Amino acid sequence: MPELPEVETVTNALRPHLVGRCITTVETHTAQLRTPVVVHQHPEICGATITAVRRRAKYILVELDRRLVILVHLGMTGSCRIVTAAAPSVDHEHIIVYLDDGMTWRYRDPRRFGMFELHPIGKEEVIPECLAAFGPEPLAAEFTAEYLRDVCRQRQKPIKNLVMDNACVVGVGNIYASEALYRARIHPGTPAARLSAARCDRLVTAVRQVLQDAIDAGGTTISDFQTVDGSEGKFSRHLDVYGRAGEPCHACSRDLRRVVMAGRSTFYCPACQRY
DNA sequence: AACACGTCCTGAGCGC
DNA sequence: TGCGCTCAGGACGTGT
Repeated sequence: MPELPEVETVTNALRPHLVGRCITTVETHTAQLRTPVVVHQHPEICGATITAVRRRAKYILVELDRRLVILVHLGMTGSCRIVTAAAPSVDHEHIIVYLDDGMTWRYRDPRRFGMFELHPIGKEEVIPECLAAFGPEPLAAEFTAEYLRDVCRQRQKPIKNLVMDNACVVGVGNIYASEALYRARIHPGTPAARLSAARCDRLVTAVRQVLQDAIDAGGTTISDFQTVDGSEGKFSRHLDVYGRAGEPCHACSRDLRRVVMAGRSTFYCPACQRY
């Protein structure tokens, strides 16, 4: 169940298990996730030491010495766990990375929408080239109302679809797009170019707040993640609108609505959120 | 059976 | 007619 807050949580949970470890072997049980799985075909990965574990957008970057990085995306159903090398495999466990302390890092993904790739990093760069075109991190200082207003200019598509576009801002998925627009009291179908400066300001604030709240709430998944059985635990979301069609708005008690926009479920309050 | 929290690809539509 | 761009919709396995 990966959204930016959970990718952040997984990244932070993996870090102490991986940094400083040396990779001994990599075993793969599928040839194809969203992209072909070829990580085991790179002999230079064996013996490499993990130097850092970071997040960019919804990607987990596991950096190795030798200017290599493992790029992991959880897609819709991807998950990671750290268990001993002797632990039995479970269904849809596609990749097992053996570490020099007797533990393993395992990637599981029933729908196989995720990815697990090995990339070189150029001399000048800190991240792989394929991530360079992304927009700013929503929690970084560059994501301002002025920036969003600028991106919105001349764009006719609904603001909900624009904030979900990684070229505009990364990490805002289908759930948090609806939640942020509700908090900002903006109708999800509003053409982006029609947003005033004041509404852009409200939206930027709402995106930051809802993601930060979710990261804070996601803290509980860290301990569950670290358990040997890798159980998901209960990541309780504090959702105002997502999945609540027909239920009353927390602010005005009107029935919330569901519509489909760009093929995705979208939830909003017809009274609180205006064009 | 409908629907699922992500991303890439395709093709339609439009302005020049 | 075509180029470049924007945008919506489908596709991608499996699970509930």
